Amino acid sequence: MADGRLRRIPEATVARLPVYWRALLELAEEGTPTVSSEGLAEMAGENAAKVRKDLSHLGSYGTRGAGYDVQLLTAQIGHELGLNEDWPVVIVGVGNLGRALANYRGFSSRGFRVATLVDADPAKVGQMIGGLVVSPVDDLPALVEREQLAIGLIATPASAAQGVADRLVAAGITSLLNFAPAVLTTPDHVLLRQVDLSIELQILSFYERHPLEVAMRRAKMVGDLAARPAPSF
Amino acid sequence: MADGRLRRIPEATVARLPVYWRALLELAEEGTPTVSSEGLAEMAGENAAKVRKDLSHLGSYGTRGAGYDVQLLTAQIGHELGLNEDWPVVIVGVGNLGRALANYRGFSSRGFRVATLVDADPAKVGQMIGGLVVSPVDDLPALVEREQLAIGLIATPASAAQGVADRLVAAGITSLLNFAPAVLTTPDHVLLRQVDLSIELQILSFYERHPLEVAMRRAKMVGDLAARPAPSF
DNA sequence: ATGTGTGAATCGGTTCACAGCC
DNA sequence: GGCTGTGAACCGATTCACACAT
Repeated sequence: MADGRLRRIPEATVARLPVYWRALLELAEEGTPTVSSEGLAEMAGENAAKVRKDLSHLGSYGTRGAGYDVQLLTAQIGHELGLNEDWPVVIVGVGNLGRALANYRGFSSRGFRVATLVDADPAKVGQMIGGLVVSPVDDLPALVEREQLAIGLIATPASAAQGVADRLVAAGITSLLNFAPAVLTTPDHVLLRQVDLSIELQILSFYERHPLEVAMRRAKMVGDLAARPAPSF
Repeated sequence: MADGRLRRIPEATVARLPVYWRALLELAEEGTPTVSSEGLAEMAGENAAKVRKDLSHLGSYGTRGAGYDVQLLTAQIGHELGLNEDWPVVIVGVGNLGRALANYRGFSSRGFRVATLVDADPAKVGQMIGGLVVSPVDDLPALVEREQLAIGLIATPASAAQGVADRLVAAGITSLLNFAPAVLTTPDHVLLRQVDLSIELQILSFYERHPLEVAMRRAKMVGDLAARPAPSF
């Protein structure tokens, strides 16, 4: 990138950085000092050209002939992703999914920390879940302020999701991860991502009904990764 | 599409069909007989041109000057997605997340049905969760055969995920939805999708650290949808 | 000799703009 | 007049292929 300090990292690259970072962490743990784009590609389920292009967007952290320094690259990616910082998150909705998220060890693993639980149902307010007391929705502005919350997870029924999003945004939240099966609208400065279980399943059932397309979709990827021997058949 | 019966529906389109379908269902319930690409776009959070292009891949189901017949289009999309059929799924791993998935009402809402729960932990085998008994992993081949399972959800720890995927594939499963934070490898005929919570959060924290990019990413979308009045500020 | 970094070619997907049908 | 269906233009992302640094 010739190091022209005005980085614009493509969205597709951003979405893969966490995968590289996880692979690098694994390499660091086993003490591997350097890794090639080829090696990293295999661990990340991508191809080497893509890995090199992706990493080049961060700067020039590789060494020609030798590969990438694992420690250095881990630190750089972690820095870009903000993984050194502490990210307190709020979960709204403590039904099945909200409770599972609240108890999920795994984002606590890097920087993310469930700081607050909120629910609209008065019967749930005051309950203790995963070591936290459930607060009423009206407390959101105060909680966002006090806990310095920037990220909100919406785990309510679909019908409540837009209202909750509005209140989160009004309270000052700037990143939302919505698990409710509903299309949400937010102001431009708010980043909104969807995780929709039943959409994922519907995509799978589409391809179950169109099996030829699965083969063709994946055929182009031949050689991407040293195709592990397929188990049995 | 001139109806040249060799449809190749773009992947991006497939991923949006469930959103259109949900919107159409809503319209059908309130008795709206037809909808324009503009109207559907607003409900789906897309723009009208994209909706028209997407729908054109299915065939010519609109009427120029009038829009799309809600009933007809719902049926067509539902048909493509296989939503009339019954899709029994198996969930492997009944930890926090697996249990939440097992109890999730919402994919039961259309065609999908949790038919089987499996876990490697002998202490969990035999437990009753959401009306189902947890089976041992070794029973997978028999269960897949008996229940005619095609879709598997992996909700195990990362370390177990590849092994579980291998056993599911060996048992005959052809679609996998992996919730474990691990890169999996499967044979070409198997469709694999990832849902990775901590990657989603890391993407959010990246953009929290690069707020200018959020604004720019969304600026281009101005006019996409009749920007609902932003709540307060 | 090895493996990065990057222009150039390519591809898939989105947007534009309008011809054609109701 | 209104709205779909679609070629053409455009754009972002992926892949190719190789010059260049170690």
